[in-house]
Amino acid sequence: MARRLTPRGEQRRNELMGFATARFAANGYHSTSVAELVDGLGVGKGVFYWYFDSKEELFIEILRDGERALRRAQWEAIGDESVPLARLELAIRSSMDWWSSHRDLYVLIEFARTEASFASSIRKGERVALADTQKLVQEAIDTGAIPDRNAVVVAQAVLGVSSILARTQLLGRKRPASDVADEVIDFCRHGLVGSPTDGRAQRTA
Amino acid sequence: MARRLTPRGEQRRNELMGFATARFAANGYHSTSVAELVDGLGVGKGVFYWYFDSKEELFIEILRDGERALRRAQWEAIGDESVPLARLELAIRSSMDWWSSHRDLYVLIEFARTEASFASSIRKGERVALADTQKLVQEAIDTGAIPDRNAVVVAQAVLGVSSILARTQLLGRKRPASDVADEVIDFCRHGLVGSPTDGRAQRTA
DNA sequence: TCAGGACTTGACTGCGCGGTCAAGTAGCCT
DNA sequence: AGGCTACTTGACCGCGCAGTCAAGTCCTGA
Repeated sequence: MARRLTPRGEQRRNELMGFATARFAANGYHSTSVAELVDGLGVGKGVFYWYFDSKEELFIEILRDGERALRRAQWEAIGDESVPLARLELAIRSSMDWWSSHRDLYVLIEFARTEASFASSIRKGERVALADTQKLVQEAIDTGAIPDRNAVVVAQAVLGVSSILARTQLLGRKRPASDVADEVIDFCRHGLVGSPTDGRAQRTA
Repeated sequence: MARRLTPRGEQRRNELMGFATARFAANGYHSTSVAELVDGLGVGKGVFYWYFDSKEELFIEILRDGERALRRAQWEAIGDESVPLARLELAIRSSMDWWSSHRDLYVLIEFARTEASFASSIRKGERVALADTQKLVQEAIDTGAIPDRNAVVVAQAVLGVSSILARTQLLGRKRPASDVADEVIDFCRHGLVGSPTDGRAQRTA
């Protein structure tokens, strides 16, 4: 869309995105009509189409915003830590914190992955997340902190553990983010730090 | 629905379920209309509603069938293996094999998880999968094969690693199931076994 | 051969929803 | 004041789709 917005307009837009995020997460994207959104905010339908070209555009915008914010949070958390494994750990912890205060977004991303129309948006975000994680893993390999393995696969595994425990433990049972992060790190660490004598696993290119 | 079906009727039903599985996976549940399904099979719309009460019922039926089949495959794979960690490994390998020949189902389950109407069906399946995995983990803990930790969380982590590598490596890049299984097991093993025990279990081709 | 149940047809209905638009109103700069 | 632009309204349109149904046809067992 890209319209020139006054501060008031900006505020309306945010209001729409916030409300839509909550409704989409609670009710589902398809089951939440544009009419429901504008009614919920007590405005006319035209307001919606003033700020967004379509329901789809709004959703993509929500995703982009969320992914950007999470990534920023992670980089801020890592800060000036220099020990590779500690960097990875900080990234995991900050993601978990972030998800715990943005539960709706988690639900939306899971949904978006299953919908062809949002696939490209999601893939981009996932590529970024994977590249970031992979970089942290590679640093750890380079400094000898963990044995040499396929960094991409290991990075995906770490993301997988984070992701499922975020879903089940953090969102499902409502356990504290720090506890869940502990468990993710515990599982990943013993997975990452092999014993010194046993570096030779059957590698697959 | 539960109608008395002749062998021919049974066959039609399966035809519908098979075609629908493919279309739903390729095109999405919402974007695939009942009309598209019956047209694709060259039959009238009434046929569909003779065998299923609704599109939703059909989908749930597909899910149930798939989950049952996967579970059966796992138990058959485990067979009479008695070493706990080897049992877990066999379960992982058989899942990966199964997913590689039922890619459509994977996509459908991921979708179903995001849709409120299918949540209960999915939760049930997930509870079963978790309970099965948890049991295998607990056996390994009891025999001292791996250190004592929260079996539920560890089981979820294992499922998470399997799940994400199935998605990215098996379905995404189209790598062989056995290679991906190797990587899942490699990551999980070093996560599970804290010490350099090198009692690697036999591979089953 | 015929009854009756299993299966099939496809036009039709009803409706929910995404998106449009002509006609406003509010706020701000000159 | 007056004019320009940002914003708002809500009735309306048209489409696509899940689901119905009255009227068939096919098959099987007695």
